Amino acid sequence: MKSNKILSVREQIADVLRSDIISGELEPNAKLNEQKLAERFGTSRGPIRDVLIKLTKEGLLVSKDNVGSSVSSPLTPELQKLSIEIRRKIEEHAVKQLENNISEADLAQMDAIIDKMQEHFDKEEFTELTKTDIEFHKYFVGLAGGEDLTNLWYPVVLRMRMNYQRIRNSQTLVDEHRHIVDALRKNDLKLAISSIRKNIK
Amino acid sequence: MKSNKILSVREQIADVLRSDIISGELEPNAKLNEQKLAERFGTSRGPIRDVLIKLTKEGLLVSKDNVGSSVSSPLTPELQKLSIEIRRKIEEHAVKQLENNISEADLAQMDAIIDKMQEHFDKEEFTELTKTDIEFHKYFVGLAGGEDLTNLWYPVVLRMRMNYQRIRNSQTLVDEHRHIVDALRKNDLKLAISSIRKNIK
DNA sequence: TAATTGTACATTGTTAACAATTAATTGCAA
DNA sequence: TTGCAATTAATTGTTAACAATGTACAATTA
Repeated sequence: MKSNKILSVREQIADVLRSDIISGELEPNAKLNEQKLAERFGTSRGPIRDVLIKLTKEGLLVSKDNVGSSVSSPLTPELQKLSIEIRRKIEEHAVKQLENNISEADLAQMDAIIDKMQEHFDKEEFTELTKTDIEFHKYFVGLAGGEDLTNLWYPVVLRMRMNYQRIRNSQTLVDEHRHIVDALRKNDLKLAISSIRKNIK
Repeated sequence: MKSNKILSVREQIADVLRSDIISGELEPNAKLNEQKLAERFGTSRGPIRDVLIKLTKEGLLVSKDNVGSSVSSPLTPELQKLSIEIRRKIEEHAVKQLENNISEADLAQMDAIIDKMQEHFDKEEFTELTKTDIEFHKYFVGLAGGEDLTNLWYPVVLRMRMNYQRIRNSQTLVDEHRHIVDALRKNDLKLAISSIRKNIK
């Protein structure tokens, strides 16, 4: 059964803005005007401000007192490299926690997410593909370490994914994810870790 | 010369609440009432809400829609261990960036922060000691990687420091920090990294 | 009694007006 | 024209009232 989770107004606005930033529709340094955003989403500035604070803490925006929020610049190569290492450490930790400790239902759910990735890839919906990619990793990170681990992991991956171009070229992306699930299904920890490492780069 | 940075109302409120949480004055699961906080700080609920969102994203609070915010529970031992590894990775990265690339003024500033730590330790002001400890690390992390690296690092260390008891017993804490600065001053990367590793645990 | 519904209360969510700050513009003088 | 000061406009920060939601407890029913 599908969950159809109810999302608050603020979380929906945050999702849209995250998409706009990850897709590049909102370019680095683009200024976000609270009033205009409020009009766009049909709310007042209050909820907009809440979302801007959230996205700032997630690293997608930069805020200056009394001046406002704008889209962050891409990470330097050094920090991008460090972020990859941190992300690997977190996701490898997650895989270890899941060894011999994952249900068929969870594996099926991950299969379903990968199917969705395949669809988006076929239709060349690359922003949606990126979001589904993130959704996949978020799913098993949350499974392994709950909200605490997710909170540790989320800003790292979001910030990394700004202006991320690999996804447009890679035909193997979907398969990489199938390999991860296969390894988890076989409870083959070593294979799972190496699959994760191949996927995160 | 001392900086005496101007802090916004919201940042000052955030600082007080962070202290309350790190010191344990606000216990895990304690509920934070927006109206009462507003009265305590002499503001309206607006700025309070801003701060609660920030602290939630920093991992110190947990928020539920239409219910409110409460203090997070301590990390599980597994996640505490993972956080230590991540923190080491980030701070070791910072040290590498700083090798042969740090000014006398910066070193002097770090000395001054350690002097402040010593004072707090002598007076048994343990919450202030913890905050100064964090200030030290934040200083050189920011020096090495700017705002981006700081944003990556900050939530990890804050969440770790909840209910952190080592500081009450350790007489060597201040010295550990002197060793770090000494190593940086000598541009001895290996020594700096091993000093950092000894300090982060 | 146990479960359920209904109601009153407390708390968070949202809004719009107002205050404070910053950015942009204008006018003036050298 | 250029540089600067004063003024104006645009934007964010704050506030207080109101709406919507969730919680606790009493009343009701099986």
